[in-house]
Amino acid sequence: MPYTYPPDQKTYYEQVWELARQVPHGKVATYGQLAQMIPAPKDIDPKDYAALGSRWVGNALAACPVDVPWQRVINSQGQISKRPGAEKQRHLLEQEGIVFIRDRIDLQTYHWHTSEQMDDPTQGQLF
DNA sequence: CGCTTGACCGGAA
DNA sequence: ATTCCGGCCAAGC
Repeated sequence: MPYTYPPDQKTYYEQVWELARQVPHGKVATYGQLAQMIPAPKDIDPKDYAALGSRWVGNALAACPVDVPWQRVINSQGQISKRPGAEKQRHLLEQEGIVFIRDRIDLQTYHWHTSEQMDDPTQGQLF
């Protein structure tokens, strides 16, 4: 399994933490989403960044300072990535009012998005 | 020094 | 729905 780290790990991690801090209480972001919001490091092929960025975000959160609401970042399936401590994360999110259905949360309801983000075509397309 | 082990994701079969 | 694949590094034992 290929596994890389950003060229300037410290700088990259701080960008991740800064974004994570902006996720509001009761909302969630995904690893891939945060990766997309950070520009690809200069020396990295955009193709490689697209493939690996989400893992870098995960690594950054694994080493985040206490003031980062790490629990609000989950995987693209709307699930908490399997690992020790996963139950704690679920508990924290439930305390924020997020409801889990069969270990999964409804991203349509809880997904955080900024005004910049024009994704989610299923949202707002009526009839 | 040489393994082992990682908070991921989208596309294809 | 499910499994498989590519991405090709570095910290910690």
